[in-house]
Amino acid sequence: MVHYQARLDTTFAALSDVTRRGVLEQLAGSDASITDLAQRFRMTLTGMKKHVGVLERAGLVTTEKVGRVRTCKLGPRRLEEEAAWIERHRQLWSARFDALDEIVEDLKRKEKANARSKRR
Amino acid sequence: MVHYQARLDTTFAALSDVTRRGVLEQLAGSDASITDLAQRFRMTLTGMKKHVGVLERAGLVTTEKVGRVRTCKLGPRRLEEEAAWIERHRQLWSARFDALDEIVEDLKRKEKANARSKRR
DNA sequence: TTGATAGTGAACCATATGGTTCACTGTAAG
DNA sequence: CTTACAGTGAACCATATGGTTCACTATCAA
Repeated sequence: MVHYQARLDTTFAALSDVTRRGVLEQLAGSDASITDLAQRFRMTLTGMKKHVGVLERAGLVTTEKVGRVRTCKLGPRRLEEEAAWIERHRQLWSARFDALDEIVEDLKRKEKANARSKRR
Repeated sequence: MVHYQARLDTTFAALSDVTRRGVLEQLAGSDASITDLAQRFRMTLTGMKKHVGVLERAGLVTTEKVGRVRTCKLGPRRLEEEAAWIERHRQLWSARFDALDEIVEDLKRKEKANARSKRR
């Protein structure tokens, strides 16, 4: 997928704001209008609309306007790729440091052997 | 922890750039100097230094300068909080839609019952 | 019809981001 | 000593971000 990296860019960026993470948590509880969200996070309608736009572009939220109110709900993307990326990083991180540990252990063993041979 | 949200902010922001994710992957393979990284990602030393700075401030990378070369390696933070946040969101997402499914199922059942009673 | 309500879009503002160039320092090596 | 190399910091640039106000449209309700 060519868009994989771009998608990670926009989703991680969407998650990098405390208000937007809050909106996601709120929507996990129940759907909400722009007005609801704006009140809960103490900002103007316009400001909240922008945040919702960011979340929507990232696929994390979908909205539908009926009458004058636009209802926001959790979107189709479930942060699968993001979770996978992070998990993979954690694996590599562990592997890297396990390898380092082994080297250290190895060095210790050799040191001991060296000390023994010198004592002889 | 007061800094929890701020930390999530800066780490997700650090992850929202394809170059920085690339640097993390590279460092998972082996340590590297600024020059190494700058070459691999085709940008100036100054540019790469900035990226490394962002990763360092997020705790994802540590660096040490010996002689003229600054060596970068994976840092102490293992994206634990980020992984946890994402996992929790995925849980809530599922719960939310399982609940919706139940409602839909419930509606279907009632509809059938209604149809049966009307037929009588 | 009139008024309040919900959202929208443009314009604006301050600050941050991702990148560069240029001038500089410190270190290594001939 | 001289030159080359690795990094650093300041200044600059274009664009993005997070927020606002203001003017406007569309809808609901009395």
